[in-house]
Amino acid sequence: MPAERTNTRDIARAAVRAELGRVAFRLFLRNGFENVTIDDLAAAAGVSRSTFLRYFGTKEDAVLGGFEAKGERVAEALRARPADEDDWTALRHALDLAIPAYHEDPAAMLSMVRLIGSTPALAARQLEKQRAWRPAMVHALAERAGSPEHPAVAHWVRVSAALDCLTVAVDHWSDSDGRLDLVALLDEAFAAFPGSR
Amino acid sequence: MPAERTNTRDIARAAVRAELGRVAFRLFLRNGFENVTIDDLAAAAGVSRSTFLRYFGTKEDAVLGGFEAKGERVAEALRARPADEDDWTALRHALDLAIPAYHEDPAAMLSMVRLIGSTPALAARQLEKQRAWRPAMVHALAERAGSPEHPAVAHWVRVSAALDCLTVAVDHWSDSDGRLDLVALLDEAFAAFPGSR
DNA sequence: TCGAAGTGTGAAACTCAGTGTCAAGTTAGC
DNA sequence: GCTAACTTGACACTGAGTTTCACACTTCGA
Repeated sequence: MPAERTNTRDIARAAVRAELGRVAFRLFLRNGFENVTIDDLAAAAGVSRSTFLRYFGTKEDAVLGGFEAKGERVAEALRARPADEDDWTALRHALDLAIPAYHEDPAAMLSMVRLIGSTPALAARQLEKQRAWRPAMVHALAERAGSPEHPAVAHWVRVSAALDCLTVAVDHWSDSDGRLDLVALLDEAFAAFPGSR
Repeated sequence: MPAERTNTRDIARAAVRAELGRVAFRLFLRNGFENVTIDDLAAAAGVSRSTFLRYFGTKEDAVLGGFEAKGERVAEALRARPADEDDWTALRHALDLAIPAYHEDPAAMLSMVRLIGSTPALAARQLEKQRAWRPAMVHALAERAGSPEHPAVAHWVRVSAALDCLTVAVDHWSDSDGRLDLVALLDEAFAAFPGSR
């Protein structure tokens, strides 16, 4: 069983995947997600339809490529928080992981958030992927509470609400054309609960 | 321009729609959502594929038929709450509207929740529909706050979190095979925030 | 009573996403 | 160099959803 070491092939695959993603994103921005077929994407990238679908199982994934991966990293950050910190504070800090991407290339992220927001299929798929973060995050909270096997209703609610805060903050950031400060928006979102006022 | 009065025709349409929905639901339960084609549904209901698709734009809608309608009623309930009540309490009471359906026919609702939960396409579509409740609910909160035009981040967060509470409560109710009390679960969910402990 | 307009249904053709299979070609490792 | 593993492209296929057209049937005014 060959271990999961990163060899030349994997690097090439990742590079191709990234390039296909870029080509697709450009095309989607220009013509709109639903007006671009997989054949168009393949042609624009110079590969066959088969190959394109091998890199991205669906059209949506060409945009939402690495989105699910971030979930595991957020859960990890959650586990790394001090054990005596309350859930809400821990969640707020764990979500700092999501911020840098928006600071590195705000223009690109704005385009992406707008594209996703204006395309029902993309919005639904992104939501689904973000919800897939939850089990690992809930498990992290349950571990902190000392009962990793049976997470409570409260853990699910807090994790879900924290992810909503991120979504709402990003949406408002996008509505402000990136002018508002994303960290401030996220803090404002987290402060919207009864005990936080 | 004929007003939107409910005439004989509309009643007949609604009855056919309900019957088609019942047939589809039975078939989905028996064979699994993705193993049933629209042709199967049409054949089982004794209509053509065209007709079936005219009643339900998509296969998912045959299950999630009246789901979006409830959103407007929840928003209405929200507007009807006393003006001096805090958002969180108002939301909790507005969501009481969602409960009776589960009490009236628990077995059917259990089947439905399980079917949706175990079918990614259905889960995604339901989530999308529930999210469509939000604008009206947020607007209701903004009205209460005296600024109906510019809802705040806090309003979006509270509405989203409240809907998460409902979802989490229903999911746990389903996991308990309907043995746990849904109202108690919903209260527990709403109590999961910092200030509520 | 006739006919015109509106409405519900079915048939068929079409586009496109996604799956599966197979026969090349290419690369890595020995 | 040779072989085994992997990558690619071509092709056929299923099924969702859209559109168009023709054929009923009902309604309503002349």
